[in-house]
Amino acid sequence: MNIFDIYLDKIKNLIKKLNDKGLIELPESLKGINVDIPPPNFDYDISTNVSMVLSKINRKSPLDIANQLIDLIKKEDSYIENITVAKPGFINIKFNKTYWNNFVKEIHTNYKKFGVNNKEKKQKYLIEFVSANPTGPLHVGHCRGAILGDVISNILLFNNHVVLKEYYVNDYGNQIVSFTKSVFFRIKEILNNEKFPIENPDLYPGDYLIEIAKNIISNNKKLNFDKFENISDKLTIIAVSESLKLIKENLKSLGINHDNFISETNIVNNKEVESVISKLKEKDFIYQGKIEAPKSENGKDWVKRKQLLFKSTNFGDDKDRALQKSDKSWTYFASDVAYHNNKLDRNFDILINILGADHAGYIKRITSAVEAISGTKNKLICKVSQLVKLIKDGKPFKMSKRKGDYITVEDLVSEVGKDATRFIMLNRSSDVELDFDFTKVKEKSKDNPLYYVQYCYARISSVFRHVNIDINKELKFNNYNFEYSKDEIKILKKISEWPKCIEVASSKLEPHRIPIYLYELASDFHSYWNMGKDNTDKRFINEKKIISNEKLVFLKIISNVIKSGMKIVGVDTPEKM
RNA sequence: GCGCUGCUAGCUCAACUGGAUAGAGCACCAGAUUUCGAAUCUGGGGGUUAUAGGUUCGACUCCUAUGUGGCGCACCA
Repeated sequence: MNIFDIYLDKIKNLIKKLNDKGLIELPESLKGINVDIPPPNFDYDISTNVSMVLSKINRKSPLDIANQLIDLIKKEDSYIENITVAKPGFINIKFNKTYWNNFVKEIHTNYKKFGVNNKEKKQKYLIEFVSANPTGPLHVGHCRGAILGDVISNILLFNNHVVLKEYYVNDYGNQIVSFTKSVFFRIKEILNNEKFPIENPDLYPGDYLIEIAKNIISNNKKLNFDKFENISDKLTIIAVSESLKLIKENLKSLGINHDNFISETNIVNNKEVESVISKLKEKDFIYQGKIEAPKSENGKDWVKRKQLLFKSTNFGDDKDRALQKSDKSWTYFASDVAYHNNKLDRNFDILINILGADHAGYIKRITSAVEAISGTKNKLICKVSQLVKLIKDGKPFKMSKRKGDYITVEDLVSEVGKDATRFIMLNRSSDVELDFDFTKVKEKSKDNPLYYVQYCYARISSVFRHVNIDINKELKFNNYNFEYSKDEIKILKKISEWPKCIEVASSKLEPHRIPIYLYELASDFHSYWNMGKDNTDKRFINEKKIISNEKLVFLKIISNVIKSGMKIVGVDTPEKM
């Protein structure tokens, strides 16, 4: 039930009819025509720009065309109370009482489907997000991408798509070797009192390694930890799984569950890299060659080598990319190409990757590779989440990985809570750096949009409590013949925008639109609520402690939208705060 | 040097994929609580949307150039 789409179709059909009769000319595409909300100072419900789009090809002024159309539009539609033409050529429409009653009836009885986008073709999505190195618990930097990916999944699921949430475990390569060594030294420290070589910059100094080491010792009493070389393979597997345990706990505390964890080592061991490379070779995207040094390197330490390269320049990348190191082992890129080949083999319609800002430069080459393998453009969509600037007591808070002093997800969630973390992290476009102010996020006041929205739901709940009706039960009405006031229609109009909000959030993968919408809806509601102070007629419950059906349904549909929005964002809607 | 990304009120940000007089919150000023919960609301001041061009009926939105901030530019992952 998207009123904007319904009227867009009506208008398009009308002008097509007129075109068949030879009364007007149509442009090649009707894409430019849209139906929107008029600015608030106009007392109308929807508006359209048709006449502006048709103006040029018909060589008439938009105003003339608009005047030609309005009578025809009105004649075909019994819900229009008033239709007029405004300045440049907009057509404004105001609906009558019957219209709004039908609207309320529809979204009240079918509230579960309200907002769901039925126009989109149902697709199979694979969304990869977080994929942090399994070398320790998650820190704040991982948080934003994690929440972004989770909420994008929720939106897609809300629209009835099939979604698989996947975590790629980078358990192959040098970082894992360093990590395993660090765990090894911690074990030696505990068992033999050998001091951990803290001065070695390649090792991971964090205290969590001690916990991991302790767990490994107590769970693997039979293992001999004397020589690193003898147990490195075994230890790697154990250490990575310990670290994944921590990561999964962190994700759980944020309310995030991945459907699938996939291991890089498995991909390499299954020879998937070799097979994807031979596939690309057949298509002539691979060659032996040399790449130029990057400008920033001064050319000093740069050695030109002949190596296996992928022709990503064919797809608009600035240079071709290396697949193999000089010791013949695979680069990260090579195994990632294999991983994406693996994704493609599983027959998804669309792949989505959520990346951190520091990986933005990587997008071109991996989308190139996916295009080369699949032969289709835009099969892989990469979404970048920008940095989070931490602020504590008004001052920026720096994290240092070397010192091992950084804020973990655990710290964050225990301090500000899951809901506030999710809501605030989403309250901005992911293209923009985000200030995350600890002191403000903890504050339960108007500074904090989460509580503002939750408070709206709590207020509605309190009305239901007062009249002894369970807010979670469905209300039954047959007679929808209510007289809504101007202020109520303002809120109904806001509610009518909900499907549009979902549609944009979904098509642009911009979940931040949802918290922003909910905030606006809550704002309209709070404003309406306060009118009851001056004017007792506007209170939901009258002096006789009775609430009219009209107001009951009205409250119910607001609470339904807030609830379903908050569910997508992944936060609670408490009935009392 | 190259690439990606941002630049909107004093501050933090919106603006429905090109629409009408660019909107909120914070801060500032002035008001509203015998309440259906003040974790709220009402009103006020505050803008050449970084700058200069271009595209068109119409630009915060698209294009070009410049300035400026962030991130990236490996055989790392």
